[in-house]
Amino acid sequence: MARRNQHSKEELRAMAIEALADLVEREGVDNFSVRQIAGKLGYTPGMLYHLFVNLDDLILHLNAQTLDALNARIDQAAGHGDPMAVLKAMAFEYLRLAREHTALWQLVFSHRMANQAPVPDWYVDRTRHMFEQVEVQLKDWVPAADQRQRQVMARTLWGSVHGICLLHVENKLNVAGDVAPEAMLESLLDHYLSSCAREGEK
Amino acid sequence: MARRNQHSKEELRAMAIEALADLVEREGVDNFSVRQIAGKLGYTPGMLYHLFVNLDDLILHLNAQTLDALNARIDQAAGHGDPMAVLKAMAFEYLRLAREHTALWQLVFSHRMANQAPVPDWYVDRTRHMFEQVEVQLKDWVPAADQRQRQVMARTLWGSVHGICLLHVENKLNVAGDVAPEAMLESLLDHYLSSCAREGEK
DNA sequence: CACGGTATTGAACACCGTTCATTAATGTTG
DNA sequence: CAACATTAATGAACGGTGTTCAATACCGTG
Repeated sequence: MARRNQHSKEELRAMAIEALADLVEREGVDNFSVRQIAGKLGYTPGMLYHLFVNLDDLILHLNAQTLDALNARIDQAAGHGDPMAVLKAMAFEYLRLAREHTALWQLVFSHRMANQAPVPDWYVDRTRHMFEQVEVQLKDWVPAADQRQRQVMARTLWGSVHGICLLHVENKLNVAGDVAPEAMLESLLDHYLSSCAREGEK
Repeated sequence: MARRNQHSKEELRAMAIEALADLVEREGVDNFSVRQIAGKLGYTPGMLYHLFVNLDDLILHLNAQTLDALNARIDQAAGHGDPMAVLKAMAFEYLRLAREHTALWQLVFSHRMANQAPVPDWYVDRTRHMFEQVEVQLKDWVPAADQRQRQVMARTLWGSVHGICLLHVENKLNVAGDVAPEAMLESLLDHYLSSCAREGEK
């Protein structure tokens, strides 16, 4: 009962991540198990522990993949246009992924490390990337602001964008007449950024 | 082994909610179980199912209690001052609860109904209350805006406040130099609200 | 005191993540 | 080609989970 397949360890890792992604997208954020993942691959549960240190580790790898997709979209949006247009495009890409791959997106932001194991660097790097891209745009938008101020603005803005997308995705907004999340992102960026710019001028 | 205590069903329900609250605050959002809750009360697990339809139901009741505390603070903040000051006070109260009772606050916003059982009305009412209080303030702040616009603004603003508090509480902000969440809330409200007011004037 | 009603039990069920000695297939050597 | 060493994979076990439900032990009433 050994070496039934000719897959390399790296191939198997990729297959396991893909199996988990499939499962999550099909059945929802909290409806998967080690046994189901292994089953999809045609293996027994224990085998997965030769590929990943535990389930958290596997989830982390899938989340990294999702963050890569998110960053790719954001980088693409950064391409051209004035900062306002670029930041809007970025926010809309953020929302688009949250919409089109809701469960994967939720997994990224809802997953908490079970043990208090520290989040690995290669994971933190991917989340930092987003904030940096926002800061780059703010450098153009409010040239008068110093780095510290831009840091506050970038976090404020992106925390806000995140909150809006989150409430939408979790259906926590359908109290008393729903509002399209696009309208909310538009409102946020228009008003927040225009006021920041005005302050920078004076 | 029956009727060992003289507690009414309603008393027992309150005790169970309190036991869960204790457990969550002490051990974290995802570190409790039916058996632990029952143990704290000196009962067996099965007994809890005569008080609540299931664990989700119990959690929902605790969350309602937390939302009541949140609403009480927000109502108190609504007392006096100009809308800008009141909204800032509200946002800071939101953050304060998130800080002081992090686990309870997380439980409110991280809990997803296991079965797709609909969220009961008495729960939705409590979340609506918050948005309504924000809208009331906006009525004073941007009198020119119609109800629809205020609805968008209230959701945009409160979704943003929520996002900022969330990222803080989940420690997702300590990438590259941390920023105090107070500064972020201040930045958000100052800029977003001042721009909204300006647009209302013209 | 006996009875009926009910509050509570405790065992069972089907799952969960994780560990690890054992097994079976491979690659290597004599 | 046979014997051995290596390693991929197993499968059983452990201690946990939420939930159900027949049986039970207690209580107030008649």
